[in-house]
Amino acid sequence: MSTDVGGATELWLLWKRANEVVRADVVGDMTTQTGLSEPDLSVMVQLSDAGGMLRQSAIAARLGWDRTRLSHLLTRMEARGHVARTRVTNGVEITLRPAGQRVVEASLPGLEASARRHILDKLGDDDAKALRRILDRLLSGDA
Amino acid sequence: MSTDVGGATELWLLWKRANEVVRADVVGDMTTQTGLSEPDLSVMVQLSDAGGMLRQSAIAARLGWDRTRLSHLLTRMEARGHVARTRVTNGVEITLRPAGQRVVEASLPGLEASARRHILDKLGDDDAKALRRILDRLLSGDA
DNA sequence: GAAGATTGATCGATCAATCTTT
DNA sequence: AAAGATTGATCGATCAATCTTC
Repeated sequence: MSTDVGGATELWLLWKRANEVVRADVVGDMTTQTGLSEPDLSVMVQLSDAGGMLRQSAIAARLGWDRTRLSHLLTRMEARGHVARTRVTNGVEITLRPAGQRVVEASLPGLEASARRHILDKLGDDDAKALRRILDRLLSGDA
Repeated sequence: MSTDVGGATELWLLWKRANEVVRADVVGDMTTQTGLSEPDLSVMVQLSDAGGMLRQSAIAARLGWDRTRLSHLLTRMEARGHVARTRVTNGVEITLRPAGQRVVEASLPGLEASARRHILDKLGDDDAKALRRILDRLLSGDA
């Protein structure tokens, strides 16, 4: 009755597990340090990276999210005073407000440290390089 | 004003993105093929693997989940007729019911194929081996 | 009282339907 | 009509508090 789990399935389970653990570690650090949720920070990093302003559709594209999820999230972020919405031709423009800018700048060093500790520090230089290569390969849409 | 994202942060963003994409691909296949949610299948795979019966605490431990999440999920799975709860000494025993057994057996080949397609097939043999090694390393709790 | 499990409340994500602007 | 965005409903996850059994 025992199910013989195949090689690809086993890799999938391992992948999923590693992800949950790493994510829980990093996100745990982040929320205790900044009180910021992970999706909030994802959006604000994109905004900050782009100079503080992006089309909503551009954010969705960069993060690979669907419109609905982003719209709901932005509603909450707007309520927190971190971003502002402005109707423009062909869409909506999202700007990072001062409070948002402050909070993202305060968060980035901690995020860097956390990512280093929970990912980079566990790997040697070779594996770190290999991991980047592998992740890139998994992301290239050739399958 | 543009934020210079450090190396570890960049790796974290890449990791997160790759995960979302791979997960969406595999889970997408799975739900269209079987109508089963991913957490449901996770639990049932563990049960099936263990011969059809496990302590609730053992499932939580194997999956690295907290008790609350598992309890709520089992309530839903029980309602679907896939598992049964039995009070025993020192806890609760979960059994895979015939309907659950059927559905998990029907799902596994598709899961194997999907995991192969979305992960293994995108990597060469070397990278596949490296990925297993890296994931194992990230999971060993030495940090 | 400590470990295992449940409950209820709240928050976030997903799905289907709708609205708006070009 | 098509693309961008919003809304409301439902489902799953998380948090704090509680209950049960040893």
